Amino acid sequence: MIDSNNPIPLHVQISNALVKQIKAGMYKDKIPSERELIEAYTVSRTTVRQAIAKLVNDGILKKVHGKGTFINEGKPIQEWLSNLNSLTETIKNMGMAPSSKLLAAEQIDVKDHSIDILNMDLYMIERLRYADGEPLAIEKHYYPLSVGLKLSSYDLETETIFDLLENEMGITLAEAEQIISTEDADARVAGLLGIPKGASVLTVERIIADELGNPLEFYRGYYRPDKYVFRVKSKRNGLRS
Amino acid sequence: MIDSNNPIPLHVQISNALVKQIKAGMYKDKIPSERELIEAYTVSRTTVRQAIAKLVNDGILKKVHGKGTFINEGKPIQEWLSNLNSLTETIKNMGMAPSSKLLAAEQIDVKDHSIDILNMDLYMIERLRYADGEPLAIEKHYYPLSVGLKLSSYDLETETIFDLLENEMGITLAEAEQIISTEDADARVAGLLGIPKGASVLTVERIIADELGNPLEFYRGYYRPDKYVFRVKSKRNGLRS
DNA sequence: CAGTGGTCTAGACCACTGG
DNA sequence: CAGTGGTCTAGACCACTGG
Repeated sequence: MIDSNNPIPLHVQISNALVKQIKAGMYKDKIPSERELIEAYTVSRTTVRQAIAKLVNDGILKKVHGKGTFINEGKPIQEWLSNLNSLTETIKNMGMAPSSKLLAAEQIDVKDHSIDILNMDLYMIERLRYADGEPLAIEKHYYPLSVGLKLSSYDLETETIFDLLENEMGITLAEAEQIISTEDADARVAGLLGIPKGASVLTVERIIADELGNPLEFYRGYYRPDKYVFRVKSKRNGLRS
Repeated sequence: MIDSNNPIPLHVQISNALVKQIKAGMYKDKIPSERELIEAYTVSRTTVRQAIAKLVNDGILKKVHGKGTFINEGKPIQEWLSNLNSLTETIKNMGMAPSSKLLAAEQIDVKDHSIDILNMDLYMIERLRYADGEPLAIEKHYYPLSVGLKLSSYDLETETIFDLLENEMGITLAEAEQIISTEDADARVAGLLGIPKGASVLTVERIIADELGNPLEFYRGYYRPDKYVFRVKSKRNGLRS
């Protein structure tokens, strides 16, 4: 299972193995101690600690000095807000399997939508996103028509939109501004997400811009709060004092 | 400057020293290499890497294999003041008049609250916050008993807790981690905020720690989403060089 | 007290970047 | 090629938790 000839670093192999074992329910609420893992995988303590550190940072594990390393039970997927990651990446980091269902991909009438950000004809892509087969979020992306049409020629149920934009279309996403709030789920959102009508959903509105500040994407997402939360780190003093 | 007899771990001392030097503009764009830092501080590579890893995780530094460790220009970390500053300031900035009503200030039984973060006797302060006389948020702060008792001797309906902690009590708040989510308002929350029972409220859980990472405050806030949202700027953390 | 994670040393070899 | 960070070993002692 753990192979030192494998080009994948040992700590990554161990980290992946631990995630698999945790998901398989192999541990009740605590993983083996560092010394036990050293024995089990025949590696050094540094390597074991490196593997664990990754999972702690992802919010999967939690260390308690003197007691052990515990599994963060039932914790929702946590997205770090300091960087702009695709949902696909975030789901994978939590050791879950991402998938998507395409709900809509079409040109829209701007006048019907109060999206004055991208002042042009728009193309909207809407997807229902799953983690391990469970509905997690509804995502609506709005692009300039030319960009949207190009995107629609790809298989949007398997591709990552960020990858397509950046690698296939040569568009560089630089920065985003997000507004996080909540609202009561309407009948459609509730039905798609599998929650009661009127239940709270986390909402995100986002504008992504290129390096010059030109808007490239407008986005609106609806997340199940029992499965997804946002995490923000703040520091006393930024670097630029 | 770096003292191995100091009870503060060496990697924390080095990490703090690096931040100070970066802020002082001692480096243009790149910090010294790991080998150079080993020489400078007479420590092992593990210790240097541990110090650097912390700053990379905070978004202050960025490592590039084969090239060096670079300073992340442009603001990776959430400004302290934007999110974490007192709600008082935020309300004032919006041109509204802040006020508070003290709902509770008392020692609590830790066993009743699943707050395993501060592993000690806790003191809880709960306030209803208003903007222009309209209910905006409920805020619950949890402190170590000694801190909470001192706080309770001030007029918590007019004072800003952050000011009291820092200026009156000499406590330095260094960093915070917040989790933003939502839930359906229960009867009490709905009544206080003046919204229907079951309506969506924005929730924030926060842990504030000192420079060593020791938790100083646990916080839980409930916000009216029609009057308060979170705005976050993010950057794409591409690997492109 | 035995067991846990936290800190630290002093090495080694590898993979990557640039001239 | 010299210099960089990435991975890894095999130790050591410390501080904390619980019985």
